[in-house]
Amino acid sequence: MAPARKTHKSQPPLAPPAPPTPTKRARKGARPPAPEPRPRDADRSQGHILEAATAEFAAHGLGGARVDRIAERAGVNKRLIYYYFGSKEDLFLAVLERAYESIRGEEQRLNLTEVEPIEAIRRLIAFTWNYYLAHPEFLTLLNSENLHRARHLKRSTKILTLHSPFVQTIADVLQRGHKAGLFRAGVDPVQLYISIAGLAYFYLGNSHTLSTIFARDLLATKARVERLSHMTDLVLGYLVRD
Amino acid sequence: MAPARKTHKSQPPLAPPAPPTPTKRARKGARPPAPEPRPRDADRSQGHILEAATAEFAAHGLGGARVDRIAERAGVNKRLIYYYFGSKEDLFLAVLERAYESIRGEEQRLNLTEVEPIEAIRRLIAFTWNYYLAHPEFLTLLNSENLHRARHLKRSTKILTLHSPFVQTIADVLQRGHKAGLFRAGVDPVQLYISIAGLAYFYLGNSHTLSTIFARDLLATKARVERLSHMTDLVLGYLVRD
Amino acid sequence: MAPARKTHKSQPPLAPPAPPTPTKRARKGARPPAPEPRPRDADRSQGHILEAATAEFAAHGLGGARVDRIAERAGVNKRLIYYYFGSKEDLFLAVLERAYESIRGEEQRLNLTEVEPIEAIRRLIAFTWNYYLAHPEFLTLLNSENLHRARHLKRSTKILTLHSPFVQTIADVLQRGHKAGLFRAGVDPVQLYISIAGLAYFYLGNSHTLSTIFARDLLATKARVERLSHMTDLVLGYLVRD
Amino acid sequence: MAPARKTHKSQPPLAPPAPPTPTKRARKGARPPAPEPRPRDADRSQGHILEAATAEFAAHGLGGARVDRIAERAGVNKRLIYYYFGSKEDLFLAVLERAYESIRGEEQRLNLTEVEPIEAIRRLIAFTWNYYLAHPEFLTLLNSENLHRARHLKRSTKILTLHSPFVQTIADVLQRGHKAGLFRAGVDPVQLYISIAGLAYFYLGNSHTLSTIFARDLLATKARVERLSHMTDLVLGYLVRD
DNA sequence: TATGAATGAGCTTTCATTCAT
DNA sequence: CATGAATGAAAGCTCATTCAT
Repeated sequence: MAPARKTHKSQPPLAPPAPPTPTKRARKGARPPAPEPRPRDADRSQGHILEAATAEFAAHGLGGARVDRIAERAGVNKRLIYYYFGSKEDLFLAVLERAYESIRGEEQRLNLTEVEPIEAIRRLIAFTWNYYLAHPEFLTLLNSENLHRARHLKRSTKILTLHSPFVQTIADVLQRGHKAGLFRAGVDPVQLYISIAGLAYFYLGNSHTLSTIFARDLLATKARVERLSHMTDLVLGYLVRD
Repeated sequence: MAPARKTHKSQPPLAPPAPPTPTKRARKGARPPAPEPRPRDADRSQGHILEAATAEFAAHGLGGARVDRIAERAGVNKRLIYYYFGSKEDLFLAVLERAYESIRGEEQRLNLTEVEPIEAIRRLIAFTWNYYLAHPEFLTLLNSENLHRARHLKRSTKILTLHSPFVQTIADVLQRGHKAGLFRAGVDPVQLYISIAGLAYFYLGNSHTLSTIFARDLLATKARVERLSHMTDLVLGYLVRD
Repeated sequence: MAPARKTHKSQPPLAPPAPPTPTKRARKGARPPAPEPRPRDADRSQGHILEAATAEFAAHGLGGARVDRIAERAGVNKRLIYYYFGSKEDLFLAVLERAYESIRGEEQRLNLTEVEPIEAIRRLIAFTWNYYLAHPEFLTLLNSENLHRARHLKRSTKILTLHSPFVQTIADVLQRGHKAGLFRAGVDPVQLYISIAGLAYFYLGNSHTLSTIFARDLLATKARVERLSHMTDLVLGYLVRD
Repeated sequence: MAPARKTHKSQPPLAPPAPPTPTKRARKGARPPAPEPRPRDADRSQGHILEAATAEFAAHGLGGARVDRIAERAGVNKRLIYYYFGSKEDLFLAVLERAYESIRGEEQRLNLTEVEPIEAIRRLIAFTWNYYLAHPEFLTLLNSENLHRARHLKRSTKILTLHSPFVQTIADVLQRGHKAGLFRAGVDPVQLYISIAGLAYFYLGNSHTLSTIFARDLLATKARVERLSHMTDLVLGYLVRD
């Protein structure tokens, strides 16, 4: 009734984002007489909005993002965005939460607790690197949120429950490594994760300015390979006791 | 006539703009012996504007920054900003350049080439960490500029000349360290610098979101001390050959 | 097919709208013995809507009222309001008519024709005062309608039939009073009623501004008692011949 | 610099609104070479805005008023309204204050303290009646403000100082009348003024609905004359002791 | 009878920028 | 060197109303 500030009920958290149900265009082939993708599909509309909003916020930041453009990209009426998300800021939070859910979800599927410690660290570094490469929007979203001093995230409830198992996983790897006489003692999992993320984040997130000031294309294939290798050396060089 | 319409492209900031073609008031007859035109008010105003703009851009990003607020903070008329800097974007570039000049300038004063290699690396890490701590605006400015894909910086000429000696300095340290049998071989100075910066940058620049998701105050005194120590261990653990 | 498109002109409120031509669901085959279609929910819904609308229009005026809020307060779907009343403006008229019916109805129950003239006038004044006190929404509704130059009321048919007996009653009282040598001659019942109403209406309807500009709480108990007494003195002082 | 919420410095309070200086159109005849009505006249713009806003608020209420229309009527850019008045609500307050200043100013010029008591009361009644007749917008503005529970007026500082001398004047008349053995004792000036105002206010402010429900044109010349006479009889009939 | 989804038009407000002196 | 007045374009958001079931 009242313009619902409802929680967007779409995706089950942590579950991989349901592959977008094939669009009209996608199965234009032999269409059964079926009731067909109703334009009045709340979940679908919300999904489109989130998708479009993610792109827009990533490209322009919170301040620079335009609700008009989001509506256009999502193929919905602008009003609908407010109907479902209440305000631009609330939409931004929804986008953030979805982004975190996505990365933490994929990380969980790395099964770090089930592989040998050194390999686990390698995997984590490589995954982080590749995820940032494949999802540059994630970096920009975080930047925006930090510019706003985590104002939105602080209102989120689901964000905490998302991270404590993740930290637990890393702690487990470190402990196993230490017990096996491989890793140095007393490494804080949060500290280590921040380092791994930072090594990738700064390089990729600031590649434009860095490439400019150092007059060198940091995103060239060779440079990328070297960077991953450098990061791995750095972290393992620190972690592994010989 | 308003002060000669600028090209809207960047003009050397800080250098006084070419004196506007004499105004009506200025050319009424023969000019008197000149009462020593209020000395250097121009420079003062420009300084205030840059100061205020830095704060504003850092606090709100390029898109969120308000020319009105900059004028207010600087204590000058809004029109003056346009008089000196041409446009909001040009002002942003001026701010960026000043920020880079500042950090690179201080770095130069570390005299890294004159101290023993390991100590030089320690100093560089500590300096980077402390500079970012003391100048959080620097991080935000870089984020903004990267959001805009270094659009402004790419137009800058002075930026390149600022960085090549800096890279040279690090290369020199690494080489001396290697020759002394201390450091591993084949370390790329740019790669290493990016790692050092990244370790500090991500932690500090994203402290709001990180503190939120990990439910832990990353800026507490103890946490800060630990971080610097962790960073140093990490880098030297990698660099130093035993 | 949506429920037959209404003319958008007023329809008798409270009377159930002509049952919409049977819907798809309704005509699937032979209708079963009819499970006694939820008895009079329609009336209940309409009542709730009118109630809610009265409060909303009174609180915010016609322009400031929100159909959303009315639906929420009434606990019905917004669409239902349109189903029953056609438009916001038609709903407003329905509210107005109900309000007039209410006050005129209560007045009628005063039995002014059956009491002694002076007492009748006293009763009318006291009733008017108390009714306005108990029904502040009535005042606001009238204000709104006058702002709109009685645009809605002019379309109403039932409004005239409501008032002519009322005027008749007052005329009767005045005549009896005059015949009894109590009241002055030639008093216009409409004129007198407007005066009585005006004395109460202005005081109560404008109590907020009046209390503010005269720095005095006009709604305090004592003030209210004094006002009623003052009004009575005023009217009888004028009416009664000694 | 910052969008000034400055006090609108235009009219000297209580002085009659300076007759709008003839517009360009008005004297298109023989125009002297003069410096001409500069379009950049802050006071003039503010005056136009207030004028236009008064009309718009009176016609549509606060909620129904459109800033767009005000700008159009005032012949200024919409943005200028915000530049000078900050917000629609602040503009509304400015309009209200001006309206009160106007009526209280004219009342003061009645010199009620200098005429014989009965004549003073007659004058006050006639003035009130005629002012409301000539300024129907005043009634509507008050209605609007009461709908909003005097929210704006309560923020006003100048409103109190405007009314205390006015009450003083009426008190003086009543006292003189009583001392002269003309008026009854113990009449509260505020109470009396509210009655006088109410008698006129309700009749004129609600003339649309009243004319409709009583099927009679209350604004016809004859009706108006009768009303003023009725009001005077009513008040003096109460006040005067014989 | 009833409802959730959706929208076009328009609202107040903001902003970078320019005009005139 | 400096400024108050002014603006066009667009932003976020709201609203009465309609669609589809």
